[in-house]
This record gives sequence, C-alpha cells and structure tokens, in this order.
Amino acid sequence: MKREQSFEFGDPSAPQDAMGDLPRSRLTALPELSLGSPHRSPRRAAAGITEVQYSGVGIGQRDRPSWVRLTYTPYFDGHLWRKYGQKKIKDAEHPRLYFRCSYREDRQCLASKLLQQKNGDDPPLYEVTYTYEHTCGAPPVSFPDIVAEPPAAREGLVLRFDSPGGHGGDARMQQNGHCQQSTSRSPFMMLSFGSSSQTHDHQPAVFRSDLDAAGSPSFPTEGLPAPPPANGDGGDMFSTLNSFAYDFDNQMHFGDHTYLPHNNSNHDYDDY
DNA sequence: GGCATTTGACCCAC
DNA sequence: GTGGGTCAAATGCC
Repeated sequence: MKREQSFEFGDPSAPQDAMGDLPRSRLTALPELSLGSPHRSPRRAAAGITEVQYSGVGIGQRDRPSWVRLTYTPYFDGHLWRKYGQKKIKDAEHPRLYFRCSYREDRQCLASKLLQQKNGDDPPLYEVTYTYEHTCGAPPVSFPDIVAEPPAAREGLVLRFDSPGGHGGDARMQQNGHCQQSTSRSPFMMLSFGSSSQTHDHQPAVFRSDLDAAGSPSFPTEGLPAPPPANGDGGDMFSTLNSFAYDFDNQMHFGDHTYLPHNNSNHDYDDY
C-alpha cells in the first residue's frame, strides 16, 4: 500500500482566519465560489482553476446538493478530506476518488467530494464534484508565504513556506517538475507539479523545514509543524496557496516572484 | 497501537 | 442487469 504523500502547512500561532486577513491581491490560487454559468478568467487560469461550479444536482448524484469544478489543483480547496474509496469508472481513463470531510464523525459534516482526472496533461485537469456544504465549521488554516528562490545547482526550485506566525519550511521541487510533500499522519493534501503518474513514480522530492521566518534553523529536516487547531479542537487544512500559481506558460509565480523553468514546453493550458 | 489508505464487496438508483 | 457510491476489513506507515 502506498500512502498518498501529503503535506501540511500550519502554524499553531497563526490566526485561524488567516486567509481572511490576507490581502486580496495575494489570493492568487484561492478558488472562489461563484454561481452561475461557468466562466474563467486569465487570473483564475493562472490559479489552476479553469471552470467554476454550477449549482443543482450534480452528476450521478441523487437529490443532493452538489457542484462541480474543473481545476488543476483538486487538493487545494481549503478543507480537510479523508479518502474513503476509489473506483474505476466505465469509459473513464482514470479512476474516480472519493473523499469525505475528515470531521464527518466528529461534527456530522456531510460534505464530500469526488475527484475525477479528466486528462493526462501536465498538469492534469481534474473534475471535482462537491456534495453538501461543510457543516463542520472548520475554518481554513493559515497560508504560508511562499518565496521562490533561484535553484541551486542540480537541486531544483526551492519553495520556502514561511507561515505568518514565524514557522516555516521549504519544499524543494525537482527541476523535472515534480513536487511532493509529506508528513506523517497529515490529512490528505498534496502539492503536485506534473502528472499524477510522475508524482508517484519517481524519487520523492526533498523537503526542508529547517528555516523559520527569520531564516534561522528551527525545525528538523523532516516533519513539519502540526496544523493549527480548528476552533481549538483539531486542525483544518488549507488547500489553496495564496501566493502561488502555476501558470500556463509554464511559469510559476510566488507572490511577486516569477520562476521560469529551464525547459519551457509552451503548453497551451488556456484552451480548457 | 493508532490511524489513514486500499480495495473488494455490497447496496441502490436507473 | 449495469454502473456508481459507500462500506468495511485488510494493509501499511508512523
């Protein structure tokens, strides 16, 4: 059994409503809810979100409220999910993954989501079907500041996650475009750069969490700070990165920084 | 040992 | 009968 590599950013000292405190200009990858006809904007595209949801009864569902989103970042939606099933769907190239809110038992939260990979592009496009609103009341967790550093020789891009409260960690992305982050026992979340097969099949990316916000060593090279408590009784996982965007010209943006990979393949992801 | 994930089986709607 | 959604035992990791 291969445990899904997951990663959590968190800062116990950060304000719980950290996302709400952030300047809107930094909410680059925040999937906004907007009802109505699906549309997309260049800004949303840069955030990995190509299509917003529509309300009503979702595909394949019964009389349950559901909505659909197409996204390149299916794991970044601001909530904590627990995978409970996976099924090969007829006529679908990729299996469908089933998630439910991690607080289902604790707080009787009925929220769930279905994850269906739509293609094998790089990055792959996912269709995410959400069912039921969250009633768990878990607030989004804080977002770290992400700063792109020029890659050291043979080491790939370094992503430094500096959470507002002072704890931080680095995620070093291999130059082949993979980025996978892991901690133990973390709720399901993943940063993925590149196709899913690539994400799972190659050597793991190296992650460091040895620098705090001041740049001084504060963490061991493995392990990251525990997620902040949600309302005091359990962490919630943010799953959108407020200052990170994977652009479709293969540029990656981190706040005001832009990183251009060496091998720009010029995929036109804007056609979705 | 505890907990999350995997995966085959079961249930149910169409 | 078929396909999709969920359950739950098995498995594996920390």
